Amino acid sequence: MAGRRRWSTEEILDAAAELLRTSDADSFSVRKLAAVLGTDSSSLYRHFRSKTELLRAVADRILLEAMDGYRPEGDWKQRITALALNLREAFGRHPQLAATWGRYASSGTGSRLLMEEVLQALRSSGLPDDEIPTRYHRIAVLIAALIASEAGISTVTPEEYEQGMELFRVAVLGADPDRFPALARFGRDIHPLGADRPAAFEELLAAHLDRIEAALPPA
Amino acid sequence: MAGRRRWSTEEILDAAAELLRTSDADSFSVRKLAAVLGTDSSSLYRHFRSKTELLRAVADRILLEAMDGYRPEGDWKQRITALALNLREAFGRHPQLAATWGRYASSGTGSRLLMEEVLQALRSSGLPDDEIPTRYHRIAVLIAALIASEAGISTVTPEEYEQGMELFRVAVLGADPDRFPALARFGRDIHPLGADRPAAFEELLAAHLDRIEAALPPA
DNA sequence: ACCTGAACACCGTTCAAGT
DNA sequence: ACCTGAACACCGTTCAAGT
Repeated sequence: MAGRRRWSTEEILDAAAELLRTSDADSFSVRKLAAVLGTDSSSLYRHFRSKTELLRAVADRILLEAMDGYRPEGDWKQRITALALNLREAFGRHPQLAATWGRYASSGTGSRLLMEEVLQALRSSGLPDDEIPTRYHRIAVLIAALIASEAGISTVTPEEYEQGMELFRVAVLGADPDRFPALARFGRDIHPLGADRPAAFEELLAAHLDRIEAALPPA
Repeated sequence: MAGRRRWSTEEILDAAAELLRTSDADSFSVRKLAAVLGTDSSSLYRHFRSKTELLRAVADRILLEAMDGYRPEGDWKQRITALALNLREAFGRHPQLAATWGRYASSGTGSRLLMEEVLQALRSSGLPDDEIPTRYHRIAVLIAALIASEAGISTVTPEEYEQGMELFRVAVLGADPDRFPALARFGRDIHPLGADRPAAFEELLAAHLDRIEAALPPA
């Protein structure tokens, strides 16, 4: 990678995406990116005003990547679910970008493609036009929140995760049965927040879409 | 605050909670906390193995604070909703801790109280015992994801937020109507992810709880 | 026994000086 | 016109040396 002198904005974004994919936890930095490119971090500031702007640009690219493998199939619920799973997978490979996506309103072509597909799916559902913007927003909030939350968990180091699990076990199993009767009864079977995420994602989304469907006006 | 020589773990947690409340964005640091206490950052490492452990302990305290103002009232859905809104408010005052809460399985008394109340509410709903752990988990994932996501947005600086809004506007209004017909049709009425959050939170939660209720076995 | 200071290995960002 | 190097103002964490 090193040895060249000049890098285009596109090449920088490529390298950043690659570094974000391979670097674990929160270890991505402007300086490391510059090192990979064989240049000084200060030269990247000609292409981006800040690290945030750089991350936002890479997040757009991930969105595009997620949309790339998408072909509309099935009914509106299946289409939205497929989109959501594509996003989950793409941001699963770039956990640090999921937070960026959720934090900053996205833009760019990937974002447009995504919005278009979800809106078309909703339109084909039979939902009245005036309800579409709000329904769209709620679906977007749900998906972004779940993806960002899952990605956040995946940036926890194994040691920290195990430490947290141990604390959870103590909290649940060590609870006084007189003060916490329900916890004593059910605690053993409860997953901590970080566990069972894929199933929770699919169920929460499916439940929400089913509920929209149930409230549709008769065809 | 300064001038004293020795600080108990509890006093450190108090000061940390206060600093997290007043410091904006991601500006909390171990060094700043030490400065507030008039001591050196290294001395805090006798009380906590890492910054993460410190944040986790403060998050537990926030949970306790949220549970403090809670009195069970109404049916099971109202009780869970009241708990969720309490949490949302408490972490709204400490946005940086919402991420910690969502990332690490929580423990401590606050966490136990919260779990107990949600479990009791679910039990009183008429849900079969063997479904309670999974229902509990999905509700917890949903609430934690929404709160962390909302808190993440609130750590964006006003300039960055405005920048993001502008990009969103361009993405939506500048879309080619031939390639993005649905976007051209509905874009004007769509809120960006960061907007309309309180309503989205309440609706998504209410929708999920309604759906659990609809699937309850007949009384 | 406890705390302090200094140090290590990092950050994001700016800007004068070089080519 | 573009890049580099050095600098600024920070980080989390460790550990020998002090009291």
